[in-house]
Amino acid sequence: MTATNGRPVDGAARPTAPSATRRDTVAAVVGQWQTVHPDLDTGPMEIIGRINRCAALLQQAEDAPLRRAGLSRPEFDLLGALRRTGHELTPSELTRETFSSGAAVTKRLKQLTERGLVERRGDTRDRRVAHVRLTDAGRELVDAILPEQLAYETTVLSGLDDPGQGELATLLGELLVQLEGRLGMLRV
Amino acid sequence: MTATNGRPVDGAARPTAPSATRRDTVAAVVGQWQTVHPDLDTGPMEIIGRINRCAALLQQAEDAPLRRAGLSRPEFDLLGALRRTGHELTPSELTRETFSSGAAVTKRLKQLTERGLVERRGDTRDRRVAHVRLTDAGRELVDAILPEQLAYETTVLSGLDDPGQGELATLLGELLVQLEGRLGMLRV
DNA sequence: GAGAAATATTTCACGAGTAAAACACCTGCT
DNA sequence: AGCAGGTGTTTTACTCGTGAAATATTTCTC
Repeated sequence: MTATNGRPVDGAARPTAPSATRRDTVAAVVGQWQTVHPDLDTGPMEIIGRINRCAALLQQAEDAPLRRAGLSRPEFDLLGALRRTGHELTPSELTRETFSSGAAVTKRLKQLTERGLVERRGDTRDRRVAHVRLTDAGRELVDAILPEQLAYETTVLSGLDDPGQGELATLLGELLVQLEGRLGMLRV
Repeated sequence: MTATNGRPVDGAARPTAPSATRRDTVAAVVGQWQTVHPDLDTGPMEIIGRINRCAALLQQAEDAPLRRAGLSRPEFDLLGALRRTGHELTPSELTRETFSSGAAVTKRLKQLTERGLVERRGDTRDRRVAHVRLTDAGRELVDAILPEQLAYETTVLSGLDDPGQGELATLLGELLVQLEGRLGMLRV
């Protein structure tokens, strides 16, 4: 099973990189591990470590335009789900759509309702279920923030050239398909 | 500044992919946004969204071997920092090394000390600083877990072929260098 | 050499997420 | 009809991380 992906830490095959690419922190960490345990295949760290670190850094930076609007990223994800689907969603649909737990969705809905960004109505047939929709204010807020957010994200990513971004998106997509497909049934 | 990376959502240039690559959830989300706001450049989402989603999925799956040892990932990161540097570290060095806040490090040190995985001694010169080191038990634990962890991560990533993994690691490294360098001074 | 500023670490109060229990309601079986 | 079990949502109890204040010590400055 073990893919022996034992290539050198930095010797990339991509023809783009012309010269002196500085070392990122993950490379440094991996280097340390390799001197302590030269026998181990540290390949996975270079992907997983970097994904985690990128996620952390991006989250910190990325959320700047959101914070200005007084929203956290999970809150924005919830509003965004309502906006992009274009129709009402039940709380359980929102948990699926935003990949978070039911309890978290309940709390966020409470807050967002109090702020008048979201409304709920009960189902007429099944009185267990609720239907949540954006208020006008909520829709306007999302529509106002989204372009700012995307513009900001664009500049954050601009350190990587365009073909690089395309490749990165594609590779992450391939990985994600595998993870989403296979990960439910992995109990190693 | 805006990199017009307006390529089709899935039409990749990588010569490897032979056929029917299924759509990942992020692609679906991006598709929804594009029908609602056809004018927006959703390029950044395909990277940032995927990084976040991958990080979330990996974290969930990846930590399985750690949990068996009763460690959370942040705890393991702390122990790992001590192991890979090979010498004692002060709490502040640990905050830098593990990218977490001072308060978090203090709490984790308390727990790990109680469990006998870590020891502390005061500095002789400067009585403000503490020096933390792994106990024998701590070192043995890290050395026992790390290979399992890496093997597990290898199988988790095995859905992506070897050259793909190499490219992905390289691209993430390039992005990370940019983020780590530039992100401190971004106040947009 | 006595404050003033700086540095290392811990404590505190709080917000946010989670799993599991609780609750409310529906549905299918007999 | 009546109830066993399933489903949608909320509540509860708890953990963990955070920023800001508190504490303890050193270093600078005059």
